[in-house]
Amino acid sequence: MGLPKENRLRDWRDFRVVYSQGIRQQSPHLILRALLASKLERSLSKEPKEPTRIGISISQKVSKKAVVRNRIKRQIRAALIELLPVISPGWKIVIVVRSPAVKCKYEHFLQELKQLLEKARIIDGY
RNA sequence: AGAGUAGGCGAGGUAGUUGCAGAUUUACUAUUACUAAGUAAAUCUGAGGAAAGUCCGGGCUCCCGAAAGACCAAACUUGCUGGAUAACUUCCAGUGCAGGCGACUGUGAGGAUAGUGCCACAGAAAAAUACCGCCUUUUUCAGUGAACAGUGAACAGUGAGCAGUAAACAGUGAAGACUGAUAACUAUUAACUGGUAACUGAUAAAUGAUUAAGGUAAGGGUGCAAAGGUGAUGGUAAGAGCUCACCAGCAGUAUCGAGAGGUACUGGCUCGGUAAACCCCGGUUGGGAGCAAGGUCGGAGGGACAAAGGUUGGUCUUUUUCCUGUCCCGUUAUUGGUGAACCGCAAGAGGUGUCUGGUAACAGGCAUCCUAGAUAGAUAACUACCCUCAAGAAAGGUGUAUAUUAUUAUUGCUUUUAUUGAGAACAGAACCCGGCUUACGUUCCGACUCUCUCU
RNA sequence: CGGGAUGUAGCGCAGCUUGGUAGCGCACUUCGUUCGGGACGAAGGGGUCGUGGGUUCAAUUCCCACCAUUCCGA
Repeated sequence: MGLPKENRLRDWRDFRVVYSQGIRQQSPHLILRALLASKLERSLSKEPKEPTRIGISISQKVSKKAVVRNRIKRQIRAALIELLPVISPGWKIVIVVRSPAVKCKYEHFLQELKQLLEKARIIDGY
């Protein structure tokens, strides 16, 4: 399952901005970086239509095998699709995978992502 | 049946749902309009044998202005022969060597007589030396003392005589036998002959130690390795391929082979190992960067003259339509954009089938097919059926052994039926090909070798 | 995509160039010293030299392949 196109973070410039200016939350297996990027644009245009865009970063240190890395990415993406309806718009999010995550299963990712997003107050209703 | 050797096929299939990427078509959005863009729908397509490691070789692109050549340098795991290939550290066929009973496997296979270096410890010595030993000559010393002469035990030979035994023969007896007698045999001995040990006399050589000069490489506990090896009642003062036989190596000749090499004969006897130590020889090679190359892309283009300069690690030669230089002609662009765009980018040393040539690698002909193209980076999840495997169960078939005993139980193999479980291992294209290397679960397919059993 | 470096005792490092004995510091064990501990002194143990092949009489060292870690450039 892939993320819808509008919810993907694809440009390396966005990644750089998120890394340098965004907030940061950690958990044993994942790191969350997020930035409410559209503040300026919203104040100017007053149309907060830009959707939240999410990117996943996983380095070769986690595993040298591309198959393993791709599987983790797919699992995280599937978890994000479940969480997408409750995530508030306008964010740029980068999820970094840490090396112990090789042994995790889908349910772990889902639970951990939920906790991280709550901590960062990105999920609606908190 | 068991144990092996080398190799091949394949990497579950079909259908459906959801999701993602690309291509084509249609519709819509937006726009003055086009291009480009976005959204939706339909159809089609969507990882591998290694896509991996990035260890080689190429294609492709740009830079060093281009092209050709000579010499030198540099680099190269380039190094038996022949062939294949666009090329190769690849492949095929062979040769030698090594391993295996064999099928078969491995092979970094030029030169150690061009030179330099190294060979620890041990050992006399690690590449041509001489410590010991052996031999010759020589200086000095020591004690023993052969031949020869004499004496001469012992021993050997001849052996009168004496003694013992005794055949033929003679006599007696019926006969066994007895008596007599000699040849012969046995023992012993005088004597004679030879002459040993020993003793006496006398002096050289040899012997031992030692001094000096040589000869020798047979032997010496070492060592991975010791000067070709083994044998010789050949040879020598002692020895030595000094000589002979066999074996190994080298050289030459003949012959077979396309060649590496094979075989046979002859010859003189023959200087360790290490070149994955430096090196020598032969061979090959413009250098660099790499699709993040590079292009669209920009100030374009044309002509004439000059012959000074500019080239690949260096020097040099030749050619030039390149650049720089001088002059002339002449074209124009300007909404923005040098990246978050597009092209490169998927028809290729392509795949499949078949025929021909070749032992083979491979080459050629014909037919047919088009089959991923992303860029924070797509292939995943689920369902159904089939197929395969595994497990235990039921029923049937069949073989063997054991127990019991008269056809029963246990057990092996196999078939069918339904049930349950699993379908995995290594692993994901990033410009493209050819190789190499490494990783890899199960099953299947034939080929070959050895051992055992039966016919 | 290209180019390097490293791997040796529990830890940090020598040794490899020029092949033959694996060593240093801390840590560990035992003994001494001290009322006891630390420090100090003495003695001792501990090594598939990353893995697998090859060259060599002999490999931590030379050559090749692989594995892991790590750095640099675009």
